[in-house]
Amino acid sequence: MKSRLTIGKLAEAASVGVETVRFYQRSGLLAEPVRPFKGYREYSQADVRRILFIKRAQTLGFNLGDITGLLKLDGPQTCSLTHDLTVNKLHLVEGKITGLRSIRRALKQMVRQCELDHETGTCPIIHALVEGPMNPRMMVVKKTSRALSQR
Amino acid sequence: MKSRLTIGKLAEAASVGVETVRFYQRSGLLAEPVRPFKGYREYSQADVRRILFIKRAQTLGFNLGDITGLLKLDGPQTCSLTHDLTVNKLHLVEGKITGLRSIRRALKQMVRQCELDHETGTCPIIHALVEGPMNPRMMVVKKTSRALSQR
DNA sequence: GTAATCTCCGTACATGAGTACGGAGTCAAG
DNA sequence: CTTGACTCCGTACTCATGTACGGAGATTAC
Repeated sequence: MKSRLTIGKLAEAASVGVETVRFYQRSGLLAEPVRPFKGYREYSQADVRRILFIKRAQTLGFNLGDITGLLKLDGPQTCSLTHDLTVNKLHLVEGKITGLRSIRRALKQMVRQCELDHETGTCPIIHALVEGPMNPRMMVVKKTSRALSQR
Repeated sequence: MKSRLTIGKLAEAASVGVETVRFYQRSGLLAEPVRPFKGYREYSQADVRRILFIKRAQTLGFNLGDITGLLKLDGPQTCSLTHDLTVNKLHLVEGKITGLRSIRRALKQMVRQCELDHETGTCPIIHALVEGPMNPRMMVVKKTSRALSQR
């Protein structure tokens, strides 16, 4: 059951536009597929999964450069390189989780406050974020991520 | 010690460019400050914190529209509106955390695999993400977030 | 067999988030 | 009081991430 897909079917299966698939190809996120027939591209289920991965990772705050990096981790390759890249990404992700947790805490507090006490004060979110743990770290993370995506 | 800042000092304190501050003002993320002297803008430490908040939230995957929403939660206002907005944001954040955790799990697995076994197979990340829990949810989240940022 | 649909391609347009430019006024240090 | 840094403003440019367009050929459905 290894279905062969045209670009249109692939796009539909992954809930993106045909143009997006072509764009990902131009950008190197998707390998140029075989074209066994009149120049028409032919895809597999693996390509569907790859696009789903890209879209999902995007909603988590990775840009296409980051995602290129993540995707490079797939497949067999020099282990130490993989290891280093992975550890880097891991730190990035840990940082994001921590940050989101601190936002979540603040939001929950807002909700409770709102439900108990119908006088509202000022928001704990800004404090949670700006003065929370690992405050200066996050600023650098973006740079790091950019630097990583360069190459 | 409530220091008054020029736009340049503010920008420096928040590690952004002067143009970015002006841009945030145009975009309504920062209120138009007082201009007590020859039309020169004058800022406070609160503005520094606000910009730091914006930059931090961005690294966590919120766009400026989302952040406008988050910032609206600050200060006193109609409680039921605040409550609904907050609960919405909370769900968004929960989803992001879940997604990031599943990436983290996969990354950790990569690292272990890499350290133990020097033959590398294929990457668990794509599977973790595409077949992980709440797979279809994330796709919608972005839409929701956009819809929210519209107003 | 013809009309609708799909694919090809390159190029152009759109949107979000800044960044840079350029000329004019202002301020602060030497 | 001049020189260099800072500020003002509007406009234009950049970069990332797609989207849309338009004409030509291929395929599929009726």
